[in-house]
Amino acid sequence: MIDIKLIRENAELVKENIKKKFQDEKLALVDEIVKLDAMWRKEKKGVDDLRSERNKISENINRLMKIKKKGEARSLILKAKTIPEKINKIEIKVGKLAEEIKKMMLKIPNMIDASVQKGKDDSENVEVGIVGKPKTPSYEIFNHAELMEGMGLLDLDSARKTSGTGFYFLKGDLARLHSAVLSFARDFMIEKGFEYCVPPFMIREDVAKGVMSFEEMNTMMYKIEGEDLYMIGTSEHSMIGMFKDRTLRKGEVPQMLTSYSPCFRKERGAHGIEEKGLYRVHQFEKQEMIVICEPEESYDWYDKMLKSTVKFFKKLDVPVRKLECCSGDLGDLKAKSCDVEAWSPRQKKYFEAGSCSNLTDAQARRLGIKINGGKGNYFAHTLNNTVVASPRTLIALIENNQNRDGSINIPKALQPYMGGMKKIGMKK
RNA sequence: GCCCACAUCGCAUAAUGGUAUUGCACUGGUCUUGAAAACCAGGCCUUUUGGGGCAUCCAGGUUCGAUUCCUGGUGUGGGCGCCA
Repeated sequence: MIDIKLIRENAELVKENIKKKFQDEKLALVDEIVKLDAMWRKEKKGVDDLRSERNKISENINRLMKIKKKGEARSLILKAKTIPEKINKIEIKVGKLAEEIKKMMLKIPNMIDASVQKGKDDSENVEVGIVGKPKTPSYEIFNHAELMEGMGLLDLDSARKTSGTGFYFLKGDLARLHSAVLSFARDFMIEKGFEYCVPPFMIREDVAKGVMSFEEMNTMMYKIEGEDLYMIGTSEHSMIGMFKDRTLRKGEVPQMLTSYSPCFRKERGAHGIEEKGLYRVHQFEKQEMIVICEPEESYDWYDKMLKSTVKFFKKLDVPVRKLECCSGDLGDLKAKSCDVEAWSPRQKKYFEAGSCSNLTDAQARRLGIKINGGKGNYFAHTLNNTVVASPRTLIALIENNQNRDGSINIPKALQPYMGGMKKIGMKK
């Protein structure tokens, strides 16, 4: 959500931002908000004036009662009796207007950063750097799912039986590798000074609405039947929610937290859920990082966070590229975002492995996350970034570290988490 | 699942129908070479910048007026039950 004052003072700027995102259908919303907002302010003034009048009379009644002039008080009470009804009438109007305005405001996208490239959709995202050398071995790289099923380390058939497509059983060394990746990611972030957290894996609706856009909620979130609870799509949801309605003191920012959680996603409307394998699944596990900071520091944090993930993948011997989201592909709450993509030597292209975003004050406004300033409080900025998500990262490991015989080299960094093991399996 | 109690600015606390008190902390400002002390200020909305309104967990109700009374909900603590 953006500041309504921005629309009052500079509606054109907000419209330009909407155009950059190719959401022209929302332009009319801005005009509508301007109109309703003017009406709301006028009505609110009316109600406030009535209240003011009532309060003054009430105070007089109080004074008269104290000096026992009951007769005079009684006549004032009669006079005051007529006011609440008038207040009520206008109040209903004011409430309705405010609600309508808020509903519309939630649809207005966050102001994107000046550095974000204008573009219509993901085909226009911008490559901003490659780290590591993408390998293309002369021998055939096996598909991760077939290879692992062949080794008895992955069971998709049974998972289809218990839970359906998009689920999996990881087994033996592959399951262990999955845990190793996450454990290494956890320690990697702790070393960088982040505080490790394990958050609730379910959240209430008000929190969900605060951290994500309506669209996301619809396409991503599983709801628990009969309860006010949703399964989280990422620990970012509960971790940012943790700060709901909190005013942080200067000494409490920046908040640098790294969290582990399973992530649940419906992936409604997404391609590839039918694709065999671990790429797009309904349930995965992720080590995440979030930062809540002073507004003027959020882009520094954005850079730092992005660097962390890139460095992490370097330690896994997986080449990556950074792909900046263009304006049209950017989520409505995000001011800037960059995907970290891992190299696939089999498909000879990069695939999404993580995503770093600066949401500026969009989530903070929805949730009421503020910083205590000297004169008035102000909204904090929130950021989130993937350290690593598994099993998707396992695909990268299986492909990039695959030997001619189908065995997988375990990166040095992960070996301590695998009981010193240096290699996984041989193809049968 | 049942019963009881409680919910006031970061912490603590007062007002029991008369317009939210006090202390500590924190932040900003004044003063200062600098700091401490002292003093002033502190949330949200609106404003013609004088003000005005709102805010005691949430939503309603009674009232001229609700922190206080009533109804419903949420949360927290404790007791019982259930499960491990």
